[in-house]
Amino acid sequence: MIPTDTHDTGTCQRISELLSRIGDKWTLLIVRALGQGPKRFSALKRELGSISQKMLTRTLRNLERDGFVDRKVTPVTPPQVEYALTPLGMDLFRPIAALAEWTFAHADAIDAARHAYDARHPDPDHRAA
Amino acid sequence: MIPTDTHDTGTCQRISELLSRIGDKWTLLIVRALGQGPKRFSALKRELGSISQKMLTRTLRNLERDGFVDRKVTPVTPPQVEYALTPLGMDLFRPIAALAEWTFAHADAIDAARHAYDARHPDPDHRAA
DNA sequence: CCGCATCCCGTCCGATACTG
DNA sequence: CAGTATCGGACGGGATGCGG
Repeated sequence: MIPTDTHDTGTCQRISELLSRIGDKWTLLIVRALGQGPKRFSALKRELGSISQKMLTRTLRNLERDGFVDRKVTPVTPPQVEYALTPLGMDLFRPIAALAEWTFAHADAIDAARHAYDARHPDPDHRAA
Repeated sequence: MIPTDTHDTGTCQRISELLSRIGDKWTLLIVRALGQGPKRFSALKRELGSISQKMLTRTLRNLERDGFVDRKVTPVTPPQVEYALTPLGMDLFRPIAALAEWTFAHADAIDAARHAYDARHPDPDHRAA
């Protein structure tokens, strides 16, 4: 039994909200990149490769709003903007790292479960051709 | 600095995938409910209150496919289906609980950051009227 | 260099209605 | 009781073009 009794429904939804935020397509990659040290906008974009400016800007804004990332604008020409993790942002990624290690450790168990399930359910429709 | 060097980009995306899955609207609530012991479909629906049958079914299916939940059908009339966490499912929610506690501990820091940000950015448009 | 605005598509999710 | 089918709105996210 999991000791869930310390977490009520409201707390649970709050966690879910956070998970949704950091579980999106780009957040983890961006934070990982910033974990190596402060980076400029273009450097991030280059490092992530396939991300669009729109999503990079939006994700950074969300991270900034939540207090995980700090945005420093140097008003020169051309403009120069540097992003860095805040202490809170670094702290967040301790439990995230734990989850990451769990995922890494159990990735093949999950894969196996999926394959077994798919084999048990020969339904060709809702699993892409 | 976060020790991210043990996690390459591929691993990072994998984690992101898992986070997206469990960070959806209902998964955590359902797992928390099942953490108290096996439950039947209707019992879950009653407990969660506002969830639709569609989402409950879909979420349970996903959890089952990933090997986190076991589905036991008792072919009587009326039909009877019971859901329970698998050992893998219970194990997963150790790191999740750690993250939950972090969230609980820092919830007001995040709120404060958001309010500060919103105050700094008096943009009435993209934040609901 | 950095970021915003627009268009557009796919997916998520809720509401409703129907079946074994 | 447990589940499926269908419709429709909301949102995420990519492509492109414009402006400090």
